Amino acid sequence: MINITFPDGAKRAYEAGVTALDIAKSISEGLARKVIAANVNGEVWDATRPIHADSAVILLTWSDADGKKAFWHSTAHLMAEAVEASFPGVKFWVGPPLDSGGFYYDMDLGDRKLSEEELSALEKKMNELAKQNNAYVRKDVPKQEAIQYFTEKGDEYKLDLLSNLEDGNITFYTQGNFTDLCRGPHIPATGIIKAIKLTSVAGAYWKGDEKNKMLTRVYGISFPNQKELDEYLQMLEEAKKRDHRKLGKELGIYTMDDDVGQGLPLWLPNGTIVIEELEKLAKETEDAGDYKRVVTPHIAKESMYLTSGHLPYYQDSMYPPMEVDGQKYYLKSMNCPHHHKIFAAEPKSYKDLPLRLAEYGTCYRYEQSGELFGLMRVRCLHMNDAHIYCNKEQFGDEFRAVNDMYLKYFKIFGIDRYVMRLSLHDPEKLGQKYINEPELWLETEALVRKVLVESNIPFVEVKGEGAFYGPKIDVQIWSAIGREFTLATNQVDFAQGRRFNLQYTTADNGHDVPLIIHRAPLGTHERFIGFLLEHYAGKFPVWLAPVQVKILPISDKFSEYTKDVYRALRRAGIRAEIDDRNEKIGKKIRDTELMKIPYMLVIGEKEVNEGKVAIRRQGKGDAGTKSVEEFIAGVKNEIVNRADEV
RNA sequence: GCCGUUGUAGCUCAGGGGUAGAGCACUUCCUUGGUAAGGAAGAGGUCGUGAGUUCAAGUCUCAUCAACGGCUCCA
Repeated sequence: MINITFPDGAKRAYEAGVTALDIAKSISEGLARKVIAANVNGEVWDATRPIHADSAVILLTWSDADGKKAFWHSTAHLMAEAVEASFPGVKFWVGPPLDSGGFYYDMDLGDRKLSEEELSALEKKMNELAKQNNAYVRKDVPKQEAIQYFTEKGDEYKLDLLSNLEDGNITFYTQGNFTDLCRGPHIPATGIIKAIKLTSVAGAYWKGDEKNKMLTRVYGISFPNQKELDEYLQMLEEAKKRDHRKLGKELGIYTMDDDVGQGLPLWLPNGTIVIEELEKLAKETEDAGDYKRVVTPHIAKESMYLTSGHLPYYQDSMYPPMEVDGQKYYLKSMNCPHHHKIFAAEPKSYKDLPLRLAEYGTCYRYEQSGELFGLMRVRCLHMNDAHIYCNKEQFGDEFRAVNDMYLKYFKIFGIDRYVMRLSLHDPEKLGQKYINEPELWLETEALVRKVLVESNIPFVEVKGEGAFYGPKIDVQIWSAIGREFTLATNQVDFAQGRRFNLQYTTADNGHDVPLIIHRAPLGTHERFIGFLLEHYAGKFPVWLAPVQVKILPISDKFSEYTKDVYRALRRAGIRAEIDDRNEKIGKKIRDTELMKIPYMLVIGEKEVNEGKVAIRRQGKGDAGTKSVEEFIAGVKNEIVNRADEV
């Protein structure tokens, strides 16, 4: 007999070799039907795997994250079985579940191509196989036998996986006619998978390396019932409505044009208002932090990028140079070298530090065409950029102040889901991807880590993601539809100061090179506005809304008073428009609601007689009447405070 | 850049070898209407672009450009 300990601390004795499924059955049949995997002493196991020693067991169902993963992983195997049945000779690489939901499987179909139309046929096949309710059977396999199996099958990808595994640690899983090298865990049988959707076909480089062969990757998702699949598909539809590309078009924020070029957004009047409001916020915040504003040209000579060291590292992602007067000029893809030149323009003393130079600089990056993505990834971008020149003693305070600025912004925009990533260098790539200064790297990384720890800011460390000139903190955020991306970046640079021969006179009349902090808390206009569109679902808070108030006269009989109200709003600096179309009030309201304009003022006979306005708040309906002055005061207050919601 | 998919009116989409369609938006007229779609008429497209096949090409072939879903990349 062995003792099984449950999450609530209760213990029960079972025969050795009992499975999680047996345990569930001993509790109730209903539970047994739901259990699809188990956490045994902290490890996720098959529900059908025998337990031979005293263990702590947590039964896992579809409601548990690990249960879902086992479910999706098992569906990936089911898909592989269907693929193998349809395309004999296919070779498989890996087929994991995804944290974000669903699974994929990478495979080599040889010369065959898989079109998206064929997916529904595969789905059908998978459903047939699922109905057979085949068990997922785990088997320990000696390495030699495993190698022999995949050698016979001619699957060099699995052999590659095997080469990294140790004997005694190798398991096969078989369901129906399909056997795969896999560490598991899997659900008990295929019959549990009731609803399957294969979502897309894509190419994926083997091992993620673009020098390797491109495999075919099929993505899919599955559920234990049709209802949840329907809900999932419904959710995808909802997400589409919040997509910044759709909203950006609908709300007149930006547009793209083939004649202008790939990844080069044209900001429409409404989008430009959002840009200007964001810049206003940034300028206020930077003024309060004693930043100085500068403006620099869009191009610079090759020599400057050789000095900075950017060219050898990033030439491929810069627009090719233009030649003028026998000199090569590059479009700038970053502002830092220009700012360094401003630092160097006049002799500096320790009394000038810290010096903070800020600019909404326009940068151009020749991003690979396949990378471009709405506003999130563009080739012309406006960075909320600044460079802080300081000494080592000042560094901690400066770095902290930058982080505080991030947090201030997050609060204003209601961003509560974010992760700070401390990105470090990779010692193996010194001299290639990173400047070859091993000691300086370690010293600076320690400096940054210390500040983060002292400020109690939670962060994760990632090796091999630093900038070429120093470590950085990237802030990952998630838009409301779950899209993850890097918003802000805060980088330390110990290299460019020396490369540009930047110096300041120290208190003891010596010379020293400043440390440089590169920071962009709002990232770029493009990415940030793309984020905000999804974050707010297009319903900007009043201070950011391109049109803040729409005035809706009930008929043209009231146009005189309507114009008075309009002029009063404009005098107060409020962005207002009149809808004087020959339409009924219900139609005007509907159109204004769809344009997501925060306030509507309905004006009819009653309002004219009383000298008031009837207020309607977007998404919330009728909000009573007020005098024009009272309404203006309220809206102005909301604007000045940059209130997130009323 | 690579793999796959898609390009028809401002937007959403139908039409799959025989003279270009719908709804919404737009213009004009009627209607002056009180909190999410009043009515009528009109205008608008060399079907992404360029070649080819054909008596005939949105429709079939090829090339090219762009967008979308991924991979790789992001100073």
